[in-house]
Amino acid sequence: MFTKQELIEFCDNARENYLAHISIDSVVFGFHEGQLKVLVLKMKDEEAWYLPGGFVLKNEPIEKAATRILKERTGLDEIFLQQFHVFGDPERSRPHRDMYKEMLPAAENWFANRFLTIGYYALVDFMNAVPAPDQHSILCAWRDLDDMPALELDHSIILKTALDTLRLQLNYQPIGYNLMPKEFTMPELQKLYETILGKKLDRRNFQRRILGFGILKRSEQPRKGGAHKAPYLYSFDLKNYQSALTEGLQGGW
Amino acid sequence: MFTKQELIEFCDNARENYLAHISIDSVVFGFHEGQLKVLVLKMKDEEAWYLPGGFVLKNEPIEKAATRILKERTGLDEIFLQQFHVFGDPERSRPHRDMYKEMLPAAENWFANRFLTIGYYALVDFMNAVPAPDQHSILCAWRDLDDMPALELDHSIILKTALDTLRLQLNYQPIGYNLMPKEFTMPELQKLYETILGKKLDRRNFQRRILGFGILKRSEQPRKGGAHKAPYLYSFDLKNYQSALTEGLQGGW
DNA sequence: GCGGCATGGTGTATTTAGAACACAATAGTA
DNA sequence: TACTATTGTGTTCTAAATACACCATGCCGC
Repeated sequence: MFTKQELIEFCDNARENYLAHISIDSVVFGFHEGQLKVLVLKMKDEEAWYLPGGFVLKNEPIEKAATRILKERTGLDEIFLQQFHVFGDPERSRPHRDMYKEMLPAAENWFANRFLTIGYYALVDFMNAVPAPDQHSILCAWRDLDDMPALELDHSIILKTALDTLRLQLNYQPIGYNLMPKEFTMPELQKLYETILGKKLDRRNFQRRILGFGILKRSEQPRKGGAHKAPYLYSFDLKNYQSALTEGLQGGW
Repeated sequence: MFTKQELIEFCDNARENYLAHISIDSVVFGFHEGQLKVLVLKMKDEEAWYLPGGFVLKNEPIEKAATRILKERTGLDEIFLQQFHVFGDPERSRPHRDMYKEMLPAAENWFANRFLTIGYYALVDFMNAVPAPDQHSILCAWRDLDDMPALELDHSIILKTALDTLRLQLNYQPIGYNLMPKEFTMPELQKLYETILGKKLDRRNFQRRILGFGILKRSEQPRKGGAHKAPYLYSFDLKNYQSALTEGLQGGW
């Protein structure tokens, strides 16, 4: 919660710099220890959780805005970002619109505005991301997908829509480059797919299919040290990966 | 082109009723005589073609806005509408932003604003649509997809993106209910698919696959009158069609 | 140091879906 | 009545997806 003084400053600043009525909210997926993670923020002074979001500068492309916001939240630059839906119900931000209505008249109150939010989902390297809270929040942290807190506004719907889109995307786009470390083993990559899809896949068939895409390079040296048989290490073949991204993998008709 | 007086009236009205910075542009597909058609508008006093579009009322859900705009342009109510992308480059509407800049200072000039546009595509029944021009245009008409005029702003990109999305959608959603008349023959439906995809399909395999979806009902009576063998008439089984829409058709993993 | 066991690599049958293709039925036409 | 264009239906062939089996490796406990 803002004090009145803080609120006035924030609103003045926002009105001057940001596009009215538009916000961006991002579902940031990470992957660690066999768990799909989502980045969430916790508000100051409230038991309220949000997806990371922000506003669009008056002269900024929306992709840039989404990138900038995530850079601030994660420290990461080269992020896989995908716009997936605009949420445009006039009542979707009602709680925010009413929040400060006693404190500041609507004309000056940035939050009293209706906001459409553009949903992006991001796939990021969990190990290199450094979650950083924003101005409104006290905590920015990863949560397991199957242990999410209740989210404010329509953010739970945004998360669900993002996940549905990601699962669909899996069918015709390669995914993993942004979620896996540089080198990884086949079982590790399989675990990522299983986690996103929420179901087990056959080890051998997975391997054949993913290798069939031609987007993986196998290293000479297997990973040593761990117990059991030493698995091969793989990395993505960037050139083929990129062309698979643009051209798609398979497809119906 | 507006006169100054018209412009002032339009801007006053727009500022009062519409959400700033947001517009909606729709790619309306129809199907007739084996041709995929797209609805376009031609401006008054200019050789300039646009996709149908409009603005969002201050308290209106964006889906409603898209529906309202298309109702005005086509007279149709129950339209299949699908949001597919937001176009948010700050320069995308530059020509409009500069158009009236001599006539009215930016603060009062609605067109001087930057606009994000939410892209929708629509599938409509060609025979029942009655194209009607809007306030700015002199003509609203169907054009063959392969005979499109150059479109203003980024509307050609919007059209291309819509078409790509539609083709992708074809793989996991049934399409046709909104584009075909109540009853139709199998070759007619196949022609629709071929036209959207831009390639020939095998008659027999198409039939098997589409019937396999279980979304068609075959009428008792074949179509009479035409030359050659009388084809069966089909109609969509709405119940199954709807569930196929929500649940998807097939899918990879 | 040797067998147990967990893990990872590779191969092979079986089933299913997709592509290619052939033939029969119908209705108008020469 | 033969011919032709069109539609309906079935069959074969091939590729992909699925299911399952076996071998290799490296640590562990004894």
